[in-house]
Amino acid sequence: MSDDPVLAALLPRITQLSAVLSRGRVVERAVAAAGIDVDRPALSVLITLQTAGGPLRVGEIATRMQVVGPHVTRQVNELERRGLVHRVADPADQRARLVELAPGGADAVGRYLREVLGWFSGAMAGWSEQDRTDLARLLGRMVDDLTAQVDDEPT
Amino acid sequence: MSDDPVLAALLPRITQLSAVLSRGRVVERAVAAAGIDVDRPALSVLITLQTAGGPLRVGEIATRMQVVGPHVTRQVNELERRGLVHRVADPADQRARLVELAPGGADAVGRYLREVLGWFSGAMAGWSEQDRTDLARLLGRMVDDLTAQVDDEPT
DNA sequence: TATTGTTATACTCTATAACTATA
DNA sequence: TATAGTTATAGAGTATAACAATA
Repeated sequence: MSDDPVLAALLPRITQLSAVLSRGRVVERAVAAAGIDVDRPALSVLITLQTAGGPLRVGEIATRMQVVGPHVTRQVNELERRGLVHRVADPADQRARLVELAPGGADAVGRYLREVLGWFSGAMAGWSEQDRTDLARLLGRMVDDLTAQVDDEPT
Repeated sequence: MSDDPVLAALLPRITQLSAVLSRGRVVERAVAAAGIDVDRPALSVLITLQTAGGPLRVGEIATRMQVVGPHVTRQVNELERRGLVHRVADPADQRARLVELAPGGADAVGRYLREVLGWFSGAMAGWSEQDRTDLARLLGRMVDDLTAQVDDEPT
């Protein structure tokens, strides 16, 4: 078991990252500023659909969000009620249904993402392009490595 | 509003980081492997005390954890019931009470931290010391900048 | 009158279990 | 019989409000 002090210093930083984003209500502020009226998990569904660039099945949304199916169903119910997404039949499988962004949903997600990006831009205004690139690369690699380790573990 | 694509790529990585640690039950596994029987927020209290290196007041624990007082009270109640911490009078202020790690609590936290560190070491075994150092530096700086921005915002 | 902490309650997010419909 | 999705329920984690004791 290696006792790398650099790694030991990394762990509390990860904890702090989650804590400060939660405490700062970053998502909630951006949602309000964008004039949207959905909660965080519903927003996650919208972002997942927007990132995918097209309709997704419920199960696929759950996988990408790393949550379970029933959770997605509830969010989609709420989003559909608000007219931000709609469900359409999957021509390939009658059991499945595709969830699709409605125009209002696509607009909302766009406004939200611009808000959040603006907030981060403000906080990291003093960063060089090199440092930003390095952080994106290293953080991305760490997430990939952690994901691989999780997927390797027995349930 | 800058539209830095590097920054735009960073955001989903942060989301994924939280998601994979949650989905992988990293904390829960380490707790089990260390033979501890406390939940995550209680563990946070223990880690906070261990990091501080000495007794802390309830309010100070809440500040460091970035949560609210009553939440800490509940965790401390549970930890005290299990004999992992104890409360002592604060000689400087009769309103306050100091929370102190009991020997069993200190042992438990040590075992837990070794488990988590081992897990991360395994996932990041292929990393050079340079990359680890760079990530720790850049992530730490980002967290500090985000924290400063949150603290600057009006409630 | 302000501050420290506690008790009681409520809310948010996500999981598990049981069920229906189609493959 | 396996899979996609839904409904209903339960649990973990944290917040807000009201209060007590001391400064």
